[in-house]
Amino acid sequence: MYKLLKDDKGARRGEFVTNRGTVQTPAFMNVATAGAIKGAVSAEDLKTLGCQVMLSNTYHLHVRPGDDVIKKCGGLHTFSTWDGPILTDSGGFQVFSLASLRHIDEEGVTFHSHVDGRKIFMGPEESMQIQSNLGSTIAMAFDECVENPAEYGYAKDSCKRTTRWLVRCKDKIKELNSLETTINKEQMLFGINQGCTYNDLRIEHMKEIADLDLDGYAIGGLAVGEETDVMYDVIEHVTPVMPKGKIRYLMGVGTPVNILNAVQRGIDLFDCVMPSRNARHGHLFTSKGIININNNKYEYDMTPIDENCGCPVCARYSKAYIRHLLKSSEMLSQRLLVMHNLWFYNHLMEDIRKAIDEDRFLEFKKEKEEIYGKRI
RNA sequence: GUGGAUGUAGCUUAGUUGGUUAAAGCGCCGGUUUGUGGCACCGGAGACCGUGGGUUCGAGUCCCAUCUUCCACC
Repeated sequence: MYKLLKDDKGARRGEFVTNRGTVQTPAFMNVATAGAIKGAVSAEDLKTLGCQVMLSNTYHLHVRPGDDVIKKCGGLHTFSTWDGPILTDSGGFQVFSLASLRHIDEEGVTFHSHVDGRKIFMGPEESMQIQSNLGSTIAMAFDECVENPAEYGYAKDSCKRTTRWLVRCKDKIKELNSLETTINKEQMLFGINQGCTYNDLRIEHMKEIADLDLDGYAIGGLAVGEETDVMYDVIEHVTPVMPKGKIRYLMGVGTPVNILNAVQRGIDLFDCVMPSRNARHGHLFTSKGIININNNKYEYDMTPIDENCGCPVCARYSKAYIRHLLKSSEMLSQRLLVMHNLWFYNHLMEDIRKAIDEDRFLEFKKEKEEIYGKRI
């Protein structure tokens, strides 16, 4: 259940209540695709880093180890030891990212496993069954994520199909939640808005799915090839027709600047691989801008990644040492780098919440977006 | 001392019967990364081919000398 606490010129401050605890929004979900944050960051670490929600992936966990394994091991919470809310992505994004390995029809999608090549069929019912087996707190609807730019006709047909799939998802999850053997009988379902870059399709689709009265609504299919301004424009057109009393999730976005702009347009929830993936490649977010710790200029730099950062990495380690670890391919480098960036994102969200609480979000945004987009 | 091998980018090597700006991997430098098929990907700098002569229109490639390193034999 979502409670809107405050609206600061469009930016929303809220609480999202789940059976695994209450999420303060706006929030950033930390991506643990295969049930773990890449870079040797543990569930314990996530608590330290200020993570509120962990995100995992249906497709990946189905392929390996298998959702049956996870169910028999007590569900993803028990399995991973993360006891906070878990959102599972439905596999819809893999319809996009594994495009060369799949075939789509009305029933669903046939993938060739990226692990061993075997055929995997996933439709709305299969995705819901897997997510139910995982026992996540929030299940995402099985949708089709289309690459931009897309033809209007294709975007429209895809949208319609995503709606039909959503109805099937809703029916299936209701059935699964009523079963005695189900791990989380209160599993929630979020619907996903599609429509590529066509605002009329976006609005029409959003209205359609709003009628289904789901636990939350996501905007999907953005940051998949279109210009940033186009993405902002789509968000601006869709949020006014999203239910005010439901949580709003912008899937897969984004940079700190993207997040500031989306919050301003009324988004509550985010996830992105950027802080973790970029960290592993040495690209770090700091209070003064973006740095690449691979750069030669840090060879002798004994200062922390960010002098204004309260993270456990900045409390102890220098840029020179971390750079050395990264250059030497030491595993520790990945851990330290990812921990720093996740802390940055989680605390960016905390700062955003505070700014909204204090009615100064716009000033906060204006000040920060200049700095956070800058490379130093 | 004699005979044989070796010498090409910071490192390890490829360079065809001599033929335009000498190639690759690693390393180095810079960049990319948006519901993770990513210890990935893209780009760049860097070598007067041990040195000195010679043959030739033309030499990393052939010849001579010299030096380096290695091996074998005395």
